[in-house]
Amino acid sequence: MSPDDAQRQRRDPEATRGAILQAAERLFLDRGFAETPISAIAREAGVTKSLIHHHFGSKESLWAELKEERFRTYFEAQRTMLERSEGTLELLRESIQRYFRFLQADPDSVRLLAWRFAEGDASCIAEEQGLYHLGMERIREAQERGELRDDLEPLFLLKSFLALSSHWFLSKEMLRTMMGDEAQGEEADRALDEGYLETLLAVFFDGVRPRSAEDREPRR
Amino acid sequence: MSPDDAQRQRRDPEATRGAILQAAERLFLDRGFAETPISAIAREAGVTKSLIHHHFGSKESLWAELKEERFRTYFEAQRTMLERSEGTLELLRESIQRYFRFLQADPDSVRLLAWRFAEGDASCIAEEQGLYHLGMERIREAQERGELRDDLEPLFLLKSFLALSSHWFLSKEMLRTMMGDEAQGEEADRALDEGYLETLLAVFFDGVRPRSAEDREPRR
DNA sequence: TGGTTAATTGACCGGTCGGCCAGTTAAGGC
DNA sequence: GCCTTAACTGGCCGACCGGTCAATTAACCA
Repeated sequence: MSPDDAQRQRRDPEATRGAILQAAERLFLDRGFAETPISAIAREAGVTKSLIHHHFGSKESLWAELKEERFRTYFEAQRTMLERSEGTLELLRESIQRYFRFLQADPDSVRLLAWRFAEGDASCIAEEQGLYHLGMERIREAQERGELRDDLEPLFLLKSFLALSSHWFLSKEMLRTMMGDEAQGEEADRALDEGYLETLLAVFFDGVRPRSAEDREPRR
Repeated sequence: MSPDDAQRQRRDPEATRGAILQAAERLFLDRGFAETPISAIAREAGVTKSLIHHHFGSKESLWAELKEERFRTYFEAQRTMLERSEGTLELLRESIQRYFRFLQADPDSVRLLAWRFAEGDASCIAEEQGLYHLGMERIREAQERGELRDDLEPLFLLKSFLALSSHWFLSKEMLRTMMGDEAQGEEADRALDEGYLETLLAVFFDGVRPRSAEDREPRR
């Protein structure tokens, strides 16, 4: 399983920790925490079960540490994404695309999100709260500049923003099995993503109503 | 636990099945399939563990039967929702609201959806496929009537439609804990829902760009 | 080089899990 | 009223789970 069989008797605690974390991530995100026995992680990592307890204490601790690291990179990516923005409409568009691309490139984050929704994990709330405030602030800035309609709550706009991207990837596996053969293959997969992203942006910025229908009431 | 203690020795297999299903639903949707032992379901239903095996065969069968029934009602509700519609813009708006209200009134369906995303359940794909085709047909009708912009794929519009409602309820518990005290209480909860629904509809139909900014390019 | 530390192992433990089975008992058809 | 059927019970089993422990061995430092 590991190419360094020649150095198998050598000890490298850091590498061992890494192997365990990697194996645990693969199995936890795939089957879920409760369905994954420690023995399976040990087998996958090429390590004894006891060694996992030695390095991480308990199964829960391992899961917690894994999530913490995952969330940290996830939130960090979103934070740099938001901090680069300045609250203009064009940069909001870029943020949406960046978030979409992030989830597209990192299916593990999507899986983690799925388990978080199911298990109702409340950890990392503080960091998320900070991100929400930052995002709402950016939206408020764009509203004050008149580049975003100001009759809508920044929180709800932010949730719409997140919903449109994350739900797509959350439900994508099911969509692909539902569509059958025509959705298989990597290029078909990409085409689906690109098509949806285009629609997502079109809907988010201009809505589904034809732009020419100015006779209708402007809102509600 | 049951008020019919006087008839406790009486046998009512149908009621027993119902009690087991009800208890299983509560526990499975709350903690998840893997984290819920049969013994807990038996205790909750006031029934012996063996009796569950007698009626449902295995733990997996019980979970499958439960999901099947849940999905059936879920899809049925959506189907009647769509069949009442006729492919006009106003009825599309009603459909969105109905879907939102449905999830709002039935947190169990939301929980089931969350577990489905996590576990990647592919059952009931056929029924869902039929619903998708129906929904896309309705959207296509509205596009042909000129009430919906026709430069967007019905499938992607449908996914946006679903995303905006379901993601809100999937993430709502986490949003409430994140917001702290100000989001507690039933009236605050309702206010959040109503505010988001208003934003959802506004975004979906008209987008976030100010309507007066007609100098911008109409699309992409 | 000697000795402390810590990574690593395999054997083992108590507990719980899903499932089975032999039995008891109520329900229903004749 | 009897007898087949099936709802229902308690007890039990083998498997597996997370976790512990004593023993071994490599790494590291003085």
